[in-house]
Amino acid sequence: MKSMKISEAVVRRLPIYLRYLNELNMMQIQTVSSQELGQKLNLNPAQIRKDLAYFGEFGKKGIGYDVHYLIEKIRHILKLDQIIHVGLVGAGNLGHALSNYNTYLKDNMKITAVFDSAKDKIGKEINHLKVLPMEELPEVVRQHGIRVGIITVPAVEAQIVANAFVEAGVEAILNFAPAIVKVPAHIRIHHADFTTELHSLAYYLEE
Amino acid sequence: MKSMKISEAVVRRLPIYLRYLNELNMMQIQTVSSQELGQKLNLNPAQIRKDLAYFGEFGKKGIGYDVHYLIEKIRHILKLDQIIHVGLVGAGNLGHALSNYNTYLKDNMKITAVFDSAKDKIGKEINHLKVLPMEELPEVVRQHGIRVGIITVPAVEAQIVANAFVEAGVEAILNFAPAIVKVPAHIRIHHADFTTELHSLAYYLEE
DNA sequence: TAGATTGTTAATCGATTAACAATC
DNA sequence: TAGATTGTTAATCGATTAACAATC
Repeated sequence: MKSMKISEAVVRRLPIYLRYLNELNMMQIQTVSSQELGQKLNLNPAQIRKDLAYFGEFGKKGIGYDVHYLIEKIRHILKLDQIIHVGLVGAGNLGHALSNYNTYLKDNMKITAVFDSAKDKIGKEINHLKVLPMEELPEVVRQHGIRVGIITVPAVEAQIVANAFVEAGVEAILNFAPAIVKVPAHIRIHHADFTTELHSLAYYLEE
Repeated sequence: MKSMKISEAVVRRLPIYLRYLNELNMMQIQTVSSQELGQKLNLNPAQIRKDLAYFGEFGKKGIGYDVHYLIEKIRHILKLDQIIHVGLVGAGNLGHALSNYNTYLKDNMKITAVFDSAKDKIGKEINHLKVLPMEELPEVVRQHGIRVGIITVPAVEAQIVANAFVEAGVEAILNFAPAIVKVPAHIRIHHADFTTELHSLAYYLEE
């Protein structure tokens, strides 16, 4: 089962498993079945078992999954058994909001630097992080070992910021701007766009 | 082709088409082919044609799609040919950030009311909207005809807020809290979770 | 042992892409 | 007419779910 390529759908579910397993762990619960997981997460238990089985045999037949062990395994799969440093460009409200999530991100990922190009933003403090000018991005990315970039600038500036991230050497980008951004094939980019999300929701409203 | 049930994947792409078509419209461009759309949006042209064909014959063979006409059609499909009123609970940084998106949402959707349960938030102004106490939610939802609810509260409070939205009669919910929220089957809920998004991105980093 | 639950194969379901006749 | 591009069918690809032997 090793060394198959894993579908994006599977990868998207792993963090959801991880989050709930962490909750179970905090509630001192030691074992969980795919049945219970499925119930809580609105997923098919067979799907959960299959997702996990891509990466190894993590469960015990007749018993279920050891919560702590599974957390370790998923963290490893997601490369979250190390601290991943994240840089963010755009010190507006959204950037401010996201930098607050460091607590949720726990010890797995960390927003380490915030940048902006606007004079009036530079130097201000956001969540204990001084807002840095864009000029310092390449240097800071290298120094801090930043591997992921977050874009929270207006749509028109998104491509420019993405280019800067790519040149500075980040490996993945999360773009919140409502715009399609192009990056070289070796860079992973995900779009988290509030406006398209909301617009697609409207489709499901009653006449 | 009418009255098939349309897949979620298709519905998620429609707002992306719409956004780019609006850009073309602003650039005074009258006609566009599935080829060009695909190039700009990183999608297969056949897929775009098929997506649109679910809803009607919007193009002209040999010519392409009339930008303005297609905008009208997609807006109608997404029920965005009317103003959809949106309520938001959680006047923190994220709530504040999202309420700023009213300009991006254009004349299609509008965040009409912001609520919070914290005494120190209530009464403050966010983007010309006075933050209202949760107690007023049912009444305001009815008065303003709010049909969509946005949740930007901490994870532990998300379910409570969702319940309040459902009881007040909203038809769809967009949840930003990092938690699975349960709603009755007739309510549409989408999860826009920054933390799982970022965690799944980590999977694609190099060793 | 009996009951529970995994890992995995097979069956189903769904979504994407290719190909091309129709036609502007 | 020649070239371009749609709408749609068929082919491919991929993801989900059901079922069950293996086994704790």
